[in-house]
Amino acid sequence: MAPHHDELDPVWKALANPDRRSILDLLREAELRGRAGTPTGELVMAFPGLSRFAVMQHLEVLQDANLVVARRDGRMVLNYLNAVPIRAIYERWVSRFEGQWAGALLSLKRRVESRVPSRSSAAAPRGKEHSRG
Amino acid sequence: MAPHHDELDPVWKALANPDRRSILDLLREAELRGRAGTPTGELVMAFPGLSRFAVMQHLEVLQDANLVVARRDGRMVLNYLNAVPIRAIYERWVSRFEGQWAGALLSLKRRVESRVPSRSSAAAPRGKEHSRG
DNA sequence: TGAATAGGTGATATATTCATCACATAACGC
DNA sequence: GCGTTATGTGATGAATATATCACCTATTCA
Repeated sequence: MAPHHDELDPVWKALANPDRRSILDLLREAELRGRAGTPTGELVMAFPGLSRFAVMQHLEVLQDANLVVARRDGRMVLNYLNAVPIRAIYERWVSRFEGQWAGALLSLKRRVESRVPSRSSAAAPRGKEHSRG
Repeated sequence: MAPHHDELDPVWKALANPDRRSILDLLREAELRGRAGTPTGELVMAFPGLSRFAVMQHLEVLQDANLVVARRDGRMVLNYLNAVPIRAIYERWVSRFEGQWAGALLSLKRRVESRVPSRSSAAAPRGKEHSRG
């Protein structure tokens, strides 16, 4: 069994957090506006619910995954988006599932008549409740 | 700040683990071979390093993210891949970064002359020695 | 009914993630 | 140099993720 490309694992881990994805969104939008680099402090202010340290910790995770590159400019640090790992995730993994996107689910739904309720899936279990007492 | 589509958050979380991605790969490959459903026990045997419970727990996470749908067939459970959430991730998030894929990094590298070393940056930027073993 | 097989669950231990405060370092302006 | 501003780091704690064992439930078949 081929072990996975875990060089991409830090990227997946980095993207698993919504705040980190928001940071990437902010950097992307900043670049669209011509602002090539976003100061760390500005990113911190964009997250009033997070401490400065928390934002910087998220930035560190993003840097380790090579999704963000930082460059010092005077007394501030400018953060740049690097979309290359995102492309890598798409090309090496996501795109492989494109073949399944089409009508796979449709026929799937037909086959799946009796779903197996998972432990915490809130998917409205059928009346067959068995409560442990 | 608009909260992110956190309906996709369980999907990101589910994909953050390499074993879970491997499970999806197995299901995808099984479907390519015409085996539409893969029994849970077969998935368990595909991971000799993991206990049965661990694999089932991973399956549960995948089901909660709607990446896997299970259907009971006699005394075994067949697991089906559902690629729709993967498509959603691509369309709602990944594809937005396609504009940055082109030559953005090239010009970025030119600007980034003095990188700010991150706390644990293991990315070995250039020939610089990296002592961390 | 009872044995064998496939799957599910409760309690629980450890590792990692995510957050905080207090303090340290670097650059700018006086 | 000194104070202000912008950023970096060590120690630390709570929440979550990941893994295990022991035991329970459900289906098939003798």
